[in-house]
Amino acid sequence: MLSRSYAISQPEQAAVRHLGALARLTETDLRKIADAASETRYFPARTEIVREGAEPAKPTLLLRGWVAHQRILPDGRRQIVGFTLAGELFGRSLSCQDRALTSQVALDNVVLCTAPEAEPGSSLSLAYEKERLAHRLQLIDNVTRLGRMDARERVCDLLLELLERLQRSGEAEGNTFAMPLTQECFADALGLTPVHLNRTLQACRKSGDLSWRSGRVTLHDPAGLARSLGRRRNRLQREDGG
Amino acid sequence: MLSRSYAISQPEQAAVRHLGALARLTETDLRKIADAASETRYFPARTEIVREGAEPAKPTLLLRGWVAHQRILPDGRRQIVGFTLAGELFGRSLSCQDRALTSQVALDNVVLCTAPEAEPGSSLSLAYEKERLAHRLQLIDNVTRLGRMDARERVCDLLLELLERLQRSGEAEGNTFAMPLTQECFADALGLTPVHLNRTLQACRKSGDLSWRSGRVTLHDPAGLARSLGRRRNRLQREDGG
DNA sequence: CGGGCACTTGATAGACTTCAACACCTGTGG
DNA sequence: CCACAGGTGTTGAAGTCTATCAAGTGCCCG
Repeated sequence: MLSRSYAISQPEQAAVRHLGALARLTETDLRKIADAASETRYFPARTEIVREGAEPAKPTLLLRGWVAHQRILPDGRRQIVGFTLAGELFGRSLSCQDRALTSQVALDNVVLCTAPEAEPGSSLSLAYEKERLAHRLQLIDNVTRLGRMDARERVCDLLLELLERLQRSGEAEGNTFAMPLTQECFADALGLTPVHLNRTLQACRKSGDLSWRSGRVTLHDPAGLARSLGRRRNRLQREDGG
Repeated sequence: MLSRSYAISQPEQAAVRHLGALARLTETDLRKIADAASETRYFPARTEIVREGAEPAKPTLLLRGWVAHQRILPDGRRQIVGFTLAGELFGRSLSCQDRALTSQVALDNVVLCTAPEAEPGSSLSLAYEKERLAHRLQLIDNVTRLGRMDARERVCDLLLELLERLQRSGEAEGNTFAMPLTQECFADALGLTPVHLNRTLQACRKSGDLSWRSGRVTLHDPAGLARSLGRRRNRLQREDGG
């Protein structure tokens, strides 16, 4: 439990939950986040927030909505490299980075703010570092997914990842979560055609792995799926039992 | 030109060239590298240096040989997530990381040493940061490769990446470099079957894209290939004209 | 009511995999 | 010196998975 209670209307709620799951935030950290969240920017769905090769985004906290990080090939093929979900960070540039490695696109109506600076050694700084690690882990998972899994496995594996992350931010209800992606976007993240993704989803529904109706996804046996796909438990959550 | 000359026998040569291409190293940096390289460890080919989930490697400088970073799925499928080449770093753990995200395997007979500490703000530290950025870029490239390219494109794209990196470390001769990987390994990095990779390689040879004979690869038109594959020029090299 | 977008379906083509066998090279031991 | 074994690369045939093309449905919104 957090030491302060947050009404559901507070824009930083997801961020506080998410970062709080990674490290035990202090009052100072909470205040910093709330301060940062008082100056928000909005991007409507399908807007490009940062274009690949342009000046990279400053460290940014995503308060609401989903952001996709994508590459476009010369002939128009698109690959979505990863997502940032409400409550998570993106655009933490390395100091020597002068060009964004991917385009960042709002999938939803998106609300974001500048990420608060973290004192070296603070809990917030630890949370940021765990977040960076999580991001690296997601990239590695994505490579194995695309390289060595078939369509059904890719679908389940990515949905599992999304569920885990949304649970960490308190944005899931049990094994169900709101899915703002079109099948086309989801296909571009999985390296599949929309048509084939559609058929694969139907097969998954029929076999009882998942439901996906009206923008809500339910995984019926996340633990079983995770085991069969060889997904390791992530070790990011803080272990202080608080 | 470096201000000191290095005989070819010096084990840190590739590392000095590689890091020196990223930042203008000072005498102090060079000395640190040479000191670190005086205490080496050896791993024969096909040895596991670090196992996934075990204690992660300390920051390590690879002096000779190639290392693969891989994942194994429950049924034995293998995906090679990336490579570390002679002169490059790996295992730079984030402070909160208690388990390695991938297994690290020696592909070659490998020589490595502990990476020297870099003073914050030093050139060496800048080189490390650029290296981290390069690593992230490689992961993103790998995702697009596996997600949206066909077999021929994957082969050419990965070979281009390897050529670029080896040129940075002075380990390539023009557009030719020594390729210690078996086709099986290469296939596991590209998400293909060895059989299909073999046929694809033959097609590439026939179409004049490359030669691959007795462990040496030549790309006949790297610039043209890069253009057609949409590979961006990397902006990592230092720009001080030194 | 009509238009646009996402989703769905069918038929066909193509890419990649699988299985199996064979060739080649290298090192080893008789 | 030859025989042999094991690993790597090569080839063929058949099968599976995924892409492509094209058309149709349903839904939301103006």
